[in-house]
Amino acid sequence: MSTANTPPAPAGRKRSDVRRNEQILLDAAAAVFVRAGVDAPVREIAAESGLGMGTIYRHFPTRADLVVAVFRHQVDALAAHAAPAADTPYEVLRQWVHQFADFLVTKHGLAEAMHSDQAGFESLHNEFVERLLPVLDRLLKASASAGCTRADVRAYDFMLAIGNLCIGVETFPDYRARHMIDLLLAGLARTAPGAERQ
Amino acid sequence: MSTANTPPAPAGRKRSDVRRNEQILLDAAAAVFVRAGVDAPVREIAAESGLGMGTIYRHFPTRADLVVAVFRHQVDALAAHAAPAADTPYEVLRQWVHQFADFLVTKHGLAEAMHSDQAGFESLHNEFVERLLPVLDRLLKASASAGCTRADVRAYDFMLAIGNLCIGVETFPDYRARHMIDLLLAGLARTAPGAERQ
DNA sequence: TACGATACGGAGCATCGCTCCGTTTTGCAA
DNA sequence: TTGCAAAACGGAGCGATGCTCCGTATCGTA
Repeated sequence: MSTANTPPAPAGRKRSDVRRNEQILLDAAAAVFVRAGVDAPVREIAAESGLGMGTIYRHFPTRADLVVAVFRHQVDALAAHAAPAADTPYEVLRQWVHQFADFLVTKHGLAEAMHSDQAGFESLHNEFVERLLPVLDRLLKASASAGCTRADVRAYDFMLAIGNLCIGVETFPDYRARHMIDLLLAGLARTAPGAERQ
Repeated sequence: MSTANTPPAPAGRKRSDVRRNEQILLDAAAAVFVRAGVDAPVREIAAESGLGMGTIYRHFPTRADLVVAVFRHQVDALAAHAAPAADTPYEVLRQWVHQFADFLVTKHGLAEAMHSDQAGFESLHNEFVERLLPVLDRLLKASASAGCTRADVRAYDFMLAIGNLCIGVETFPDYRARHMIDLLLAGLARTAPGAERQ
């Protein structure tokens, strides 16, 4: 639905400057995002790239689209998820979740942006949901089927929760997102038949 | 440290218009926050109140300070927390956490603002930490002492986590923050001596 | 009632995301 | 090689927002 450029006639027919500039923009944006976070002003990316604002917005209709494009490869890697060697489905799930969290935390402001209500940022949210939700859903179901974890947790809720827990790691240095994610994972694990929380 | 107005000479010595306008501003802001969320432009609050921008900023140096002032009463209520009749310390904790979450969710955008990295919004974060952290810490320790919950979770992390989990309830209607908070609480409950997660 | 201290009001500044349109570049065809 | 139309570029400019500044109005006291 989103990218309809690959099917008809591959990227070759685009004007050479277009192709060149797109790469320049992606590189510049990546550099700026590392330096100043994903909230960096578009003007700064324009300056870094040496191109004009108009060019940026012709290539990426919205700032969020640029963010999506820059991180596409890493999202792909998470989505691909060559199932690692782990003992239990729960452990597989746990490792993937931490990879996801690491990804979000590493990119300054990505977690915040993903849940932003700012207009235009739905595309970022959608990208994550479309690409990663199926993977997480599969891992969750596998773990639940194996009896490792509860089956009453929706992948969508869980994914947003993980993302949310990553918010603020940079703003509040004392906040340990990792611990809280582990806590959430612990809550997911099927508890022994204790009496509490019916 | 924050409010040094009550100790020396109570509010009586302020000019009458100052007192009147402060109340007008608080009422107007409260109305606007309900209608348009805590992200509403300051100009809108000025319009609602019939006062000028300058007046707002003289009373509340920053938008965040206005937000803090508007919700002070409700934060006080949470901080007071007349311990309810509940069976276990864990249940007491659980109820308080849900009250806190309800508070955040009810005020449009409050959770987001609380973790915003926007300049000036630290005061909001600080207000929450100063007022509510002691309460939560007490509840956590009580529950842990009673053997209901793990003792290795810091109140600060937990509070930010709860707040974070509330983010997005309005932007993403399908997201069930309540469930995820319950999941976090479940993770807090002392798990039976199973082998997983050493 | 007069006057100094205090508070008010809103135009204005800087910073955003994003648009619009005159100018430049590109690639095909004569 | 050169002409030319389609396509892409660039950056001034728009509207919105948080916040400041200072001339003007108000308050309370002598």
